[in-house]
Amino acid sequence: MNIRELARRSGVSTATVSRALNDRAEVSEETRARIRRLAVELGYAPNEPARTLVRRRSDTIGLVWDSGQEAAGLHNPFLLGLLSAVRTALSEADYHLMLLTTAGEDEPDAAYVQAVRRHNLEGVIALTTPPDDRCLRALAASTVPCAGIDTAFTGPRTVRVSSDNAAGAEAAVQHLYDLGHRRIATVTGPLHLPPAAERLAGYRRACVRLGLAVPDSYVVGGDFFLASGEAAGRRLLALDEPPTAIFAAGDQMAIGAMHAAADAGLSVPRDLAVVGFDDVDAAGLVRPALTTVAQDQRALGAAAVAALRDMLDAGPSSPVPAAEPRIVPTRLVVRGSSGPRR
Amino acid sequence: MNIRELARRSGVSTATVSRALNDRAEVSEETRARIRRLAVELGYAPNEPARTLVRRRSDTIGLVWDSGQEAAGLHNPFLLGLLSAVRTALSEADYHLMLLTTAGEDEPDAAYVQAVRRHNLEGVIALTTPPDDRCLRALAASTVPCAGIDTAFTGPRTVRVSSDNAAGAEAAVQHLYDLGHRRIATVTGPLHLPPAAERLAGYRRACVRLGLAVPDSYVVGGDFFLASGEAAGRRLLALDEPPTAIFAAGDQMAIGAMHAAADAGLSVPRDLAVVGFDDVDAAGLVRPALTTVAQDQRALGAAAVAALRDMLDAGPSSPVPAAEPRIVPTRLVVRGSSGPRR
DNA sequence: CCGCCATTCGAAAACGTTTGCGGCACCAAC
DNA sequence: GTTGGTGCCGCAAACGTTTTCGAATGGCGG
Repeated sequence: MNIRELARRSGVSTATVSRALNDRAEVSEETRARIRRLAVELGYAPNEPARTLVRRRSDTIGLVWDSGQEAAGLHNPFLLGLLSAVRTALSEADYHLMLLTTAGEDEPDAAYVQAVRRHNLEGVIALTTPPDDRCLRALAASTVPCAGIDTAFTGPRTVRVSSDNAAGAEAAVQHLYDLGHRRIATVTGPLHLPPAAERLAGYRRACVRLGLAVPDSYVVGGDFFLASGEAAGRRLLALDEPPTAIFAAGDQMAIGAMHAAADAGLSVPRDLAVVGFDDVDAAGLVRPALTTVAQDQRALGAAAVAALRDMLDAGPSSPVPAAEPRIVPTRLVVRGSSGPRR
Repeated sequence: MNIRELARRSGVSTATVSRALNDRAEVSEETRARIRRLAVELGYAPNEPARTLVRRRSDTIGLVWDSGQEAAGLHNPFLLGLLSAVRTALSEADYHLMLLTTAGEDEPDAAYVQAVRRHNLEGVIALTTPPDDRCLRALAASTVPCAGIDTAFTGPRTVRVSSDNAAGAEAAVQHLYDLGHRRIATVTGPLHLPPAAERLAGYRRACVRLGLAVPDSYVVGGDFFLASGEAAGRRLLALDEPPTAIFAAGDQMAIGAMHAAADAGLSVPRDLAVVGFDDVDAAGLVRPALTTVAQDQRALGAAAVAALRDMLDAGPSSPVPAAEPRIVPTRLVVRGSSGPRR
């Protein structure tokens, strides 16, 4: 059942059918209705490849995410949330979605941009990908419109979408301050990753604003994983003047810190308050449940799609909207792991 | 840069270029090499829509998963693992991947099958989708080749891929038995979902084989979420003859049961052993870490892709391979939550 | 009746590939 | 010298759409 067949059965030309189905003006209301009716009756589905070929646009955007990172179990639950946020936002905007992959090591740098050209993709959304992905760098450097969530690359037509990591961290510290804590330490992520650096910056800003002292020993580095949080917790609790509260830049590290406290015979939140970042599944499952800074995945996805559409609407000669990233606010989720200072 | 341009520059016809790039035989090795070289030099990327149009095949398969379920936070981390397993397996087989979505409520039943026809998709892989999805039922009922992981629908060209839930449950019970436990209870998932039913069946089978009594009170229903596991744990521990071990059909429920034990002043695993199912992230984060039955996501993804390829290779007149599902084995991950009976 | 505009439609040319068919050159066998 | 075969290649027709251009029709004022 193609458009020719449908045209024959409707007693009109293919041109008219095309116009009728695409809501072009030059068709009488009556024939349009007749064609429409017949189309659903016969189960006609337009051939997208053919449309793409002649229109030179596919209404399709590509999706990239890092598989290495997820194999390491890093941002897992977070990624999935983003993914479906992007998916729904995109389908609401009537875009199709294609997954992009790099086969392996020996992939040429141009793999992604080739894929984009092959499929006539109009843009790409990248999710939490590492800064050292060569293929992705090449993509960003090209003229393909890109929106990256939690990524660290720039290019002529690239816009970065990110949670307000600094503000989130600041809110976490403020929360602890409000509970009476004055000795607040932090566990950071790998500082070459923008989110980790920004969260640390937010922590510092809050401390300055609140007039809290931040000895060097109160800032200990981690890698976002459980073990590093546990080690950091041990280090902090062994200090001469141990903190009464810990802000960890990731939930897994926060949970690690809670383990360290338990091992030291301390009770959370009575003896030590802990706040995390991300609000992964596990945050609600551990005991006490983890107070954490939640990222708004839906908003992140929507923002990425909006950014992409802006670039597409602006046309290929757009005046480099890249510059400033789009920031979406976070939300502090208060649970059991943070309590008043004792 | 299209094939015509490339042909002009190579001094041959488009036909020859096409044959050279597609490794057809009727081209001399010398011209093939020349064309190949020029192609990468000029960055030629074949236009897939055009290829699809003329070849009537897209080398693309569709991917469906349930967004409602994931909004409820059910199988989150599990889903993502499956997703990337499928992604890599598919890209290794040189297939492209397209995400399918249903816009909303008022979607016609035929939404998915229409999408498949529109894009010339060759098959669909469905991930952990609920049995009551009308669009998906319609898809399965059609002649589109489908492979479903943890799904519950059948059709003329549909094959189901699933973990060996029964064997996994059996192994969990066996493990507890080996530790000396004789009073082993279970918390089930919603029994209308095949995985939940199969895990219960495995539990029962193991108990029969091992000669363990299973009073009705030892089988309590849950919904895969934390709270239901906690409630079930409370119920079980309040029995006259409480179990010394609990097998929960899902990790979140298992963690809930651990909470119930803690509330009752019992220590895990000293006073109560707990085993879960799925091996979600949180399983490794809680304390004590949860012993659980891990599903092999990579194998599940590979099996789904293999099933799909078998159907595709068999051609449209294939003799209904549907019948028996493909089963992939599980793996018992022993952690801290299970210990010898005391 | 003529001219003119609006409305509605059809013919046909694209879009970038693949592929069946045939052509040409060359060689071997008869 | 004809025939047959083989290796390499080009011509041109598809594939299913969209869209430009123009044509037909009808209404309406002059």
